[in-house]
Amino acid sequence: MRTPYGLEIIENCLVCPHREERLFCNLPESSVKALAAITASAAYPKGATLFVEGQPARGVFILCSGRVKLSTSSADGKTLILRIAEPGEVLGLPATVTGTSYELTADIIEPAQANFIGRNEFLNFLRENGDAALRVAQQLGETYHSAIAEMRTIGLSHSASEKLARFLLEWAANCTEERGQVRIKMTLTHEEIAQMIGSSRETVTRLLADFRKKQLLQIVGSTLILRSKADLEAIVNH
Amino acid sequence: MRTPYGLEIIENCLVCPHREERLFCNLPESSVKALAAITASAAYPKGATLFVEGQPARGVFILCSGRVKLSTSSADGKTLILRIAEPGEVLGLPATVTGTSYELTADIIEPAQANFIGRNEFLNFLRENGDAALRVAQQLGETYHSAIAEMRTIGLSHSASEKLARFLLEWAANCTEERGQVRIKMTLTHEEIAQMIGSSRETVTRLLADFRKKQLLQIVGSTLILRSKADLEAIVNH
DNA sequence: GTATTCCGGTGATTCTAATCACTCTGAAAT
DNA sequence: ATTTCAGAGTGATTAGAATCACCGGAATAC
Repeated sequence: MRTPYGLEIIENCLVCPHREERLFCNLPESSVKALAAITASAAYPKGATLFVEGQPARGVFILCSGRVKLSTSSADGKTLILRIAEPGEVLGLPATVTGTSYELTADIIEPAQANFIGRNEFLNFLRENGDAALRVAQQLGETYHSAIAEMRTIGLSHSASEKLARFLLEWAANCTEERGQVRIKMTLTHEEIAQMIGSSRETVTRLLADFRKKQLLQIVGSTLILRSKADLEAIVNH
Repeated sequence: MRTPYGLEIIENCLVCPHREERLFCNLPESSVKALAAITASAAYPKGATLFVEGQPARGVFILCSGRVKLSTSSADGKTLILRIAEPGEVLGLPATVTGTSYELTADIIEPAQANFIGRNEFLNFLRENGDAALRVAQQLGETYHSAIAEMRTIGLSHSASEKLARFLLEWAANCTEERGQVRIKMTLTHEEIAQMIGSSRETVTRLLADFRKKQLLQIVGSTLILRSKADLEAIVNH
């Protein structure tokens, strides 16, 4: 099989190596088969857009591989990134179930494969597969949870350094820790970090330099090494 | 029937006058009956707390009447109000379906009646009532939607006046409009408004006075009258 | 092999809004 | 009746970060 963007292609959900570890994919075989009948798989290059905020929701995208940036923008061009979606997530879910417009814009930031399911087919599928409906509710709950987490970093901080510290700790929570150190493969630009914490690109640059000077972290290429989570937490609780 | 806190008591969902207009209450009669068997109704005074953030989720509260403040706080006491829940909403839903801890604190700000349903009973009910599960998904979608809306007012604004203008417009969207004017019964204190838009009490006081001077709104007792939505929108797009 | 664009780093300047420290008011409590 | 308290209004001060305006390097395009 050709792999257009240097991407591992998953042809069939039934034999997908990740099926078990993913909330929405780990369904009974009958459900997965029913799902396969209504999905359209496609590969997307970096920079592609799955959907734009304000568009009436056409349906959902099940992200098989790659990473997607979910953001919202104001009229004057300022952008706020809500989160970075990982494989296994169902994108466009809230708007699709409520029958409204997508509230966010979904941009591919790492070559991705996604399965599209039209709104009507998806809702019918949910009606006939009670277990899947419950998964959907769970996924929605988790999405909500992460939104709250971001609100906390942006809304409860007194300063930009507090926001950045909170952001790094959130981010670190999904990484492996060894000997007290956490290595974070930072795939975001300073600009993007700024858009995640509601700050400016320059302050992110300055704060990261500052944190490094204060021995809070090391920067090796594009990976951050957190020297001590405790010190970052001290900044948060300042 | 005694009404402890000057509250209209709804004894039976089947004859509730609001049943049809509320997303989760407007279920088939069989579902409502099944629901009635597992709910515990109670009345709460102003100031009471339904649940606190961080508590393992015990179950959901269906708000029959009254209004509830949903907020989160940081260690140093700073508070961020996510939204004010209205009758008909199901509180504690995300945490209950995902089986995690409540992510917010729910405080009664207007005497309320609520029906409590324990987590296990609720999940079993959902499994056996597919239509209710879909309603739950929809409710979750709407909750998410409102969270995004708040993120936008806090995260995309360049100034405090922009935040306040965005907040007022959001708030006005749920009010009746007549002759271009919108009358808002503002039941929140300046402090609470500040906690909703991530600002300080003093700036809210100053900005409201400022808006009044600029003829953007009138203040009569505890109701705000928006003179022109267009001018507020101009501030947002400044 | 050159051009171009994107990203990161840095200084100088400006200004907003947080913070502190009061007063004043009306409502509720005693 | 008077005390108490929560909420609102206001001034002065100040720190923090946005903004503007650059430069340099690295990666990509052509």
